[in-house]
Amino acid sequence: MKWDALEEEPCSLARTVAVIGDRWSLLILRECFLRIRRFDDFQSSLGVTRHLLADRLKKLVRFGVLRKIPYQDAPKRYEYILTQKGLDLYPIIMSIVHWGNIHMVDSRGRPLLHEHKNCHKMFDPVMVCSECGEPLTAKAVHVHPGPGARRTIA
Amino acid sequence: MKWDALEEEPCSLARTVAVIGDRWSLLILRECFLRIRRFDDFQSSLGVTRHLLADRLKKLVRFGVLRKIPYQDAPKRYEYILTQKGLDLYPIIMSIVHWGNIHMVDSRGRPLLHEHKNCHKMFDPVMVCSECGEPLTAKAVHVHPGPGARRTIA
DNA sequence: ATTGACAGTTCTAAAATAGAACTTTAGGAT
DNA sequence: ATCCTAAAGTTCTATTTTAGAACTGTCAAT
Repeated sequence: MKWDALEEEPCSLARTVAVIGDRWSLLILRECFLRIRRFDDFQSSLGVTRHLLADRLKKLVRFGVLRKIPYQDAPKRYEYILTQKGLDLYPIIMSIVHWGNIHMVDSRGRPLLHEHKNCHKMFDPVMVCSECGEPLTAKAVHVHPGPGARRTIA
Repeated sequence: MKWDALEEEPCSLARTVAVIGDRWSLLILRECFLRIRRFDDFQSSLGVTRHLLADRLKKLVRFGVLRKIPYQDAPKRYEYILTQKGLDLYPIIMSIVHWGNIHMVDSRGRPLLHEHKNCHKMFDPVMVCSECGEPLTAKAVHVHPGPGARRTIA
């Protein structure tokens, strides 16, 4: 299966994976949320090759996750900032970070702590149901075909 | 940078990406949450090559996300089921699905709908602060170095 | 004895990635 | 005028990963 085929699948996970489902895209997005915006800053903080960085930035712009904004005129230079579509990736990034915090830390503990500006406390992200507000678990969810489901073959 | 190097980074996102940060691992996990458990079922529902499927399943077992459970004796056969560590990936999977539902659906709408068994309603996942319960946004979060932070070079 | 299911393994060709060097545009120092 | 530096890429070759198909081994059923 080729990468482009993923975008066409009748599956919201597959289509999202087509956008962010590779290692460098996710690491680039991490940097974006940490306020990194410029090519060389991405390159030096990530250690990604310039070739791949250029490729992934182009792809993220194409998908509308990042936007190029000029920050100087001569020579013309741009920085990459998150669009609203990109900002909406925050729950994905945070849930990835949280899983790593729980399951992948070494003896020294968490690399980063997160403070919520609303309540001024260090927090963890919790995923809840939009309707009843209870925390979600896989076992408490039942899946139904939606309007965009693939029609059954037989 | 090599894949193994990711696991050593002082970053919970990078370490998680070392486990699930590739296209097939994420798609395999989707199937796991949809109750797929056996090699040939993964293979036919995903269209992944058998080679890569075997490789990824091995890796997910090695990281403790899946476990092989015998389901028949002659010949010895196993199925792959999510461990607690694997079940804890649910918020990641759901937030990926949700982003796709919002930003990647075509005119036909969502491929799947999710019903919460607690409240019997179709829901969306919402990420909230563990301390105050308010929905989280990137702009409302401030990051601090934690105990496992990389010491500054200079 | 032959066929089929299941769970892989092996093989070659094609694609993606790593790593380093090179290019372009322009400002400032000598 | 010439050289040096900065930023943002682009180009090149070698290595690694992936795709796609065929093959292997174990056992049950016919």
